[in-house]
Amino acid sequence: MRTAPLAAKWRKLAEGRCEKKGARLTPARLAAYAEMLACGRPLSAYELIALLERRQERKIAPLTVYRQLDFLMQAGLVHRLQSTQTYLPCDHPDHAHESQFLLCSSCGHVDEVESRGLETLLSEIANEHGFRPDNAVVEVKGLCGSCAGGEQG
Amino acid sequence: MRTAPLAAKWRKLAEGRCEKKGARLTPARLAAYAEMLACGRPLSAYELIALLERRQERKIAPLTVYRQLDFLMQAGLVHRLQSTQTYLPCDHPDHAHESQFLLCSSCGHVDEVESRGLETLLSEIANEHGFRPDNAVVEVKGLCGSCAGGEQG
DNA sequence: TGCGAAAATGTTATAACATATCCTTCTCGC
DNA sequence: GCGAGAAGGATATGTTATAACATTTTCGCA
Repeated sequence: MRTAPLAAKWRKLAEGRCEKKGARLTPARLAAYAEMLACGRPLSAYELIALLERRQERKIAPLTVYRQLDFLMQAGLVHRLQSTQTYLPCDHPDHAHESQFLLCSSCGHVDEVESRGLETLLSEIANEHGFRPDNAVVEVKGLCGSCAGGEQG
Repeated sequence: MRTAPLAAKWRKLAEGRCEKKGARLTPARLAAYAEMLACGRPLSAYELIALLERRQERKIAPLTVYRQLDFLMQAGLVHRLQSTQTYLPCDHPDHAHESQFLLCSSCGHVDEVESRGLETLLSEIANEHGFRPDNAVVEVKGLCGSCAGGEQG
């Protein structure tokens, strides 16, 4: 299967993750992952379909790609951005974690950050309300350094 | 126009908000707001359409309701939950604020909370990354007190 | 009161995102 | 190779959201 270039680092990561879970990293799944990494920005499911169709020179049904995305998310290799309904390869995939995202409204760049302090604070807030948290969506919109640079205010 | 019952408190709030902005609180907009308050849980846009159609005994186009939702969100009377693509009347509408949400996966209840500490921390995190934040989506999934009660772990 | 501008609403169509159902193919242990 | 279960494919449909354009309502103002 024709696949986007994929650095050994990411391939090994994906293989390791899947092996640990007894999950099968098939060529189609790897191809989807490689395409997302090659793109370098969040993709909608339908953008990913288009890229894969171009690369593989054939039609791909939405469901196929949604299944691949689900698989990659289960494996912790991909995140879904709720506020834009797009998907992004995980940028800190060397350990299990919750992530937070900084989304630039201007250039579309997304920075994946990680803050134990924030996770702790969210837990405390939940506890104060008698709520047992499972997972938290944290997505901050604004301007990234490059896009904000030069402006004031 | 036939409208869901609407406590004076909410009506006055909505009128005040709109007056302050020079925005027109039309019967249709008020009807949408009243319907959401009467329902007591987050609604998808299409659920809201169905409720309004039933109440008013006529067809309503999606765009009509989306426009009303946009208006109510601009006015700070309604929030959109990004992670479920639903809409919820604001529960602390007496002042401008960012909100955070606790969504119960079991019963669907949503608790709107407010934490200055969290907002501050998010700003700090953004600053550390040279990011200028505009607004933050914070939605925590888990179990509310009632649904978690009685279980352990 | 009637006119014009701007806001709001209505109509129709379509785009974008996601899942259901059912069937075929592939993989892997035996 | 054979059977069980996972993965993938085909077709259809459900759900969420917007585009383009016409009509109606509101409201200041002469």
